[in-house]
Amino acid sequence: MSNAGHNNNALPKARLRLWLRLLKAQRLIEAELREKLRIEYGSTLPRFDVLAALHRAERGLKMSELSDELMVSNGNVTGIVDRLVEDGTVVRVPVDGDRRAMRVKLTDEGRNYFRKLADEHEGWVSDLLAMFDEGTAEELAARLHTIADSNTEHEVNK
Amino acid sequence: MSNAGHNNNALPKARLRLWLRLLKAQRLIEAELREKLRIEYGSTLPRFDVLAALHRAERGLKMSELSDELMVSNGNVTGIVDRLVEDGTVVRVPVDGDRRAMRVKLTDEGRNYFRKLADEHEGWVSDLLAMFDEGTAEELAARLHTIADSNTEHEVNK
DNA sequence: CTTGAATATTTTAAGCTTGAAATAAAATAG
DNA sequence: CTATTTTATTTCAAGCTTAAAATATTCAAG
Repeated sequence: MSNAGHNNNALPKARLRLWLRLLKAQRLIEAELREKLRIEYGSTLPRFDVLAALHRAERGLKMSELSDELMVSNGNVTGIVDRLVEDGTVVRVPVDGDRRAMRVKLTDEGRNYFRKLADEHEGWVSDLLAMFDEGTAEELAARLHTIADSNTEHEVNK
Repeated sequence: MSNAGHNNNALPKARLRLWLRLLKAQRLIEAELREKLRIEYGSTLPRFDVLAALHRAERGLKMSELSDELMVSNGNVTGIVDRLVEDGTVVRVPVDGDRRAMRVKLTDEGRNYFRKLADEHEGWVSDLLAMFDEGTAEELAARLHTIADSNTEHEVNK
């Protein structure tokens, strides 16, 4: 090394530690949410995620939009939506002008059901992240956003 | 509201946004790592995680220690270890003094295999988190650590 | 000792997830 | 128009994951 700075192989290790922490935090939170959903509502996280995406999208979402939004495979969404249709919380409606596509929408029942769920969910998350005040939470969120931002090729399928 | 401060229902929402960002970042990174492991090594993330845990533990780990460490269920570890045993990367050895328990250890082959893998893996992670310098990565890791720290009941089974 | 509770692991059934192959329809070229 | 390619979705096989039940062994009283 000819320059004055030290040879920093500590940098990749620090990033690796960050990834491991991120993963651990995610698993912890997910395990708690999964348990509450299961015990208190007999539901699951994947179903909640689909309902949440549909609730954000006023006019419903096509299957492919859903899988993009949730970053899961196409085939995966098919199965989850199948089960939600059985429950009566969502419906598949044909997209006119394109007989290949389906638009998935919340039913009125599904919308009411989800509203209650989402309210509770927000509380659970807030409790799990109770150590962060508003400013800190926003700052961390912004920093994490740069990860998705800098790695733009996030295709799950194909 | 009689006090001077504003009624902060923005706090749970900020925490919820943080959770959604955390989840998105985690999925993005995991998808990238999964693809590299699959294409370049014909392996999977769960297998990598088990090998990594065993590599950190000089004397091997009992099945229950493995599932605690990885925060996954007991039965889950059984299946992954079964497949690693088939590959010849790990072995189950009886724990003497307790005929119920098994200690899982890397084979020499498994250790060599994992060393290559871990090296690459560190590089992949470092690339995905390239937007963070060492100090930032450490600071974020420390903050994320407080999540696990404040939510100590992290039993997966039972 | 023996009985009963606790612990370590595996098995099971159901659901989740992926990547690839199969279908079907739409868009593009010749 | 017709053939080819692309797009939207489903199906499929394999593996992952969970929660609960089943096994097997150890521990703790009595």
